[in-house]
Amino acid sequence: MDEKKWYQFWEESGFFKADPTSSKPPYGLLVPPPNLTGDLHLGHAMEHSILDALARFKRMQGFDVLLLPGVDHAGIQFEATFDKHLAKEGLSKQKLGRDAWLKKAWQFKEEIYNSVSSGWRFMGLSADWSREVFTLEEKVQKAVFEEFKSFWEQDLLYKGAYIVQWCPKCGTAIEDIEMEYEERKEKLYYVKYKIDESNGLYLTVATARPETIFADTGVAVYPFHPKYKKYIGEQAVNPLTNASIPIFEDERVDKNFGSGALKITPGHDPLDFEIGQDHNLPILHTIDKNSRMTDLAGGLTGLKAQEAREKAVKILGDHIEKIEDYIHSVPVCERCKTTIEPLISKEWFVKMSPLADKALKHIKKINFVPKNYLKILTVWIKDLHDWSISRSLWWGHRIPVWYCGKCNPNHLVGKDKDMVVSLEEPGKTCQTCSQKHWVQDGQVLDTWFSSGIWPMSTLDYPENTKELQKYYPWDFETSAPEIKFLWIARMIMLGLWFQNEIPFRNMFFHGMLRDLQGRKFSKSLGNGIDPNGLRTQWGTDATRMALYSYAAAGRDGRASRQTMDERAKNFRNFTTKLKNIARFIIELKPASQGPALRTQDADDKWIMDELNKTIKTVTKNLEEFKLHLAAESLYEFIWHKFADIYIEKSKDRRAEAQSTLEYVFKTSLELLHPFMPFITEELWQKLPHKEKSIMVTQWPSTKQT
RNA sequence: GGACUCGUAGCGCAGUGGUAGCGCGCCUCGUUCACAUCGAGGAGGCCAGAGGUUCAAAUCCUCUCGAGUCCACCA
Repeated sequence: MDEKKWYQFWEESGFFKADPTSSKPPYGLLVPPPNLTGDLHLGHAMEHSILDALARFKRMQGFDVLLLPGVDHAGIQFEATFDKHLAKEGLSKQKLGRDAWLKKAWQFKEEIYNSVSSGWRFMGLSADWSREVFTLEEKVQKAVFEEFKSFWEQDLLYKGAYIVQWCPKCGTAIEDIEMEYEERKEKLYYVKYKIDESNGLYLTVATARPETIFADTGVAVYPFHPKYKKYIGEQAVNPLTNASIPIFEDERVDKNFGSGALKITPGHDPLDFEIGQDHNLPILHTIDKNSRMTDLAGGLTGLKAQEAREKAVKILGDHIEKIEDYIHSVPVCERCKTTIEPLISKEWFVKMSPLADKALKHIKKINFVPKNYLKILTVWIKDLHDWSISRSLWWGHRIPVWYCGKCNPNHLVGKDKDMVVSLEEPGKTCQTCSQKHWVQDGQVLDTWFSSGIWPMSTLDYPENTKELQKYYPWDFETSAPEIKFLWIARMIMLGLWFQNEIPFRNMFFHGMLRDLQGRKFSKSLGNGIDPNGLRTQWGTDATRMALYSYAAAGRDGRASRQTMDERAKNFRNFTTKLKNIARFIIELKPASQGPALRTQDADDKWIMDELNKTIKTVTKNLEEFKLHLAAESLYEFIWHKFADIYIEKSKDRRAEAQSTLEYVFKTSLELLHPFMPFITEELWQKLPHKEKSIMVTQWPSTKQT
């Protein structure tokens, strides 16, 4: 069978295209844009198969379907992938510079894109390619600018030096949700801090990071500490720098940990930063953005923080009271697994509480599948902190802010003075110096800042096009649970904020496909399964069916190439079965045909009843996004009822049964088309038909018998 | 420390109140009339365990054990 031929036939016939001017009711499905960091994997194949089945189903039901495809630039992840690729050629960001680097990055993007794009077509995705969007293209740029500008005007944006989670390898701040934790066996050091102007008095703090003591600017103890209460208000001596630092009480210190006293390093720990703010402590830096010691560290300057730890312990010498083994979880970058270094950096933030409040009021309008995700997302949004949106990367939407290089060399944020919010270089002059020395903010926006408005930017927001009016809110969105906060929650908040309406009516979380040990598929483990391999061996239709059997909402699946082969093989056999049924009914047609449909024969009545039941089941299950059940009931009906029983029995009264055979088979193909688009088209075309394609034929309805 | 999900035949999974299912694998038989990429038949599960609700529980509730995921400022 020539799948390519049918795909071309559909595409050239314009069947994939949505028509905003049509009077048909709209049904919009938004393809989650895959990251342009590599070929499509099995999870994508499943996700896209789900979307395509629903799109084809809704089209046949008479909706004006928009299945909108697109790809994501995936800022941090793309840069990591691309930099690795460059390293192989002996190149780097430093060697190339921003412009040359960006040029090469676009070429690299194009290569990956081609593979993704052809992968989609191979799988039979019936998307409206004329509306395809890339998150860095001009149209999205305008939407992102509008988003940024609105936030600015609504006073929801601020820039400042705050403690952030810094990935030294990626060279950028990341968000809490972009980190994961690794359990490590380290040491817990109990360090004595002398009390100033006293003889031999001291208090002890416990720390896992003695190298940060250089930047300690205070010691906090929990309220009413039996031993240390008396020192409150005194000064302690920083054991590494000899600086005097205040001792004070704070309820955030855990009574049951260590000695009950906590060294405060506002420059290198989020909690310490908070406590430091409340007690007006100065902020010092002893570790820089490359994870090396600053000159605050005296003789240890320039050392990697990790190496500095042991040396610091040596210098501390007698100040170390005891050392314990200590197992704790250390934050690492989700992308590159580098240990995160909390430090102070100037970043942009969005105030989220007004957005969160609005989202919480309306989130119940979204039908989450499975239902428990409503609670999961609600809880997360309730407890939301401000969104750090700037990334020190090159691949992304440049922050649309220009500073006067002359009056505002430190890129400070004011209002309409020596800075301007603008996509292009401002034409006007600086209000302070009346000259033009505009310099753009060097950072780019978090990837999710653009994908968060994906439901709108794909429909030409901020222009109020007929597309935006017709297809927003989307009817169906799907995703892996992995990015429920990063992406789904953001789309909900941003959609409500800017469009005053939920972004999608149905939110379907599919499960994650994992290997047989339950591990995620990853390049480093080499446990991935190439959907193309399955497709080539068993055919696209069979591969899709195998994937639908894993498509129960919210259920993870375990798979290996072998288990996928087992399932796909079954459906390849099913494809063969369909071909043989067609041969029997069409090619080996009796010379004379009996009466038209619905004789009074008991067998005919039985199969028609069974068909009606199947129509009901399949339709209902598709409406409820239970694709695995819909596919299963069709398989059961066609193979074990229609073929095994009805066709067998029909051989005794072939001519009389012919009409029923044709009718049941044709209807079955139509029901099966959303799942197995290619073989159903191929066989349907051989049966008597009116419409040009099974794709545009009407979805079967039950018939009276 | 919180929240959530799962534990069903050798393996991969469905079934969420009414006699235990699917695929692969396994066993027996069968190539003449669509199909051996097949057909007919079969073996294999006290649905993790214990208790409870109910006329009725794999399905609802409680607890225990086991597997996993997510969230949290573990100094």
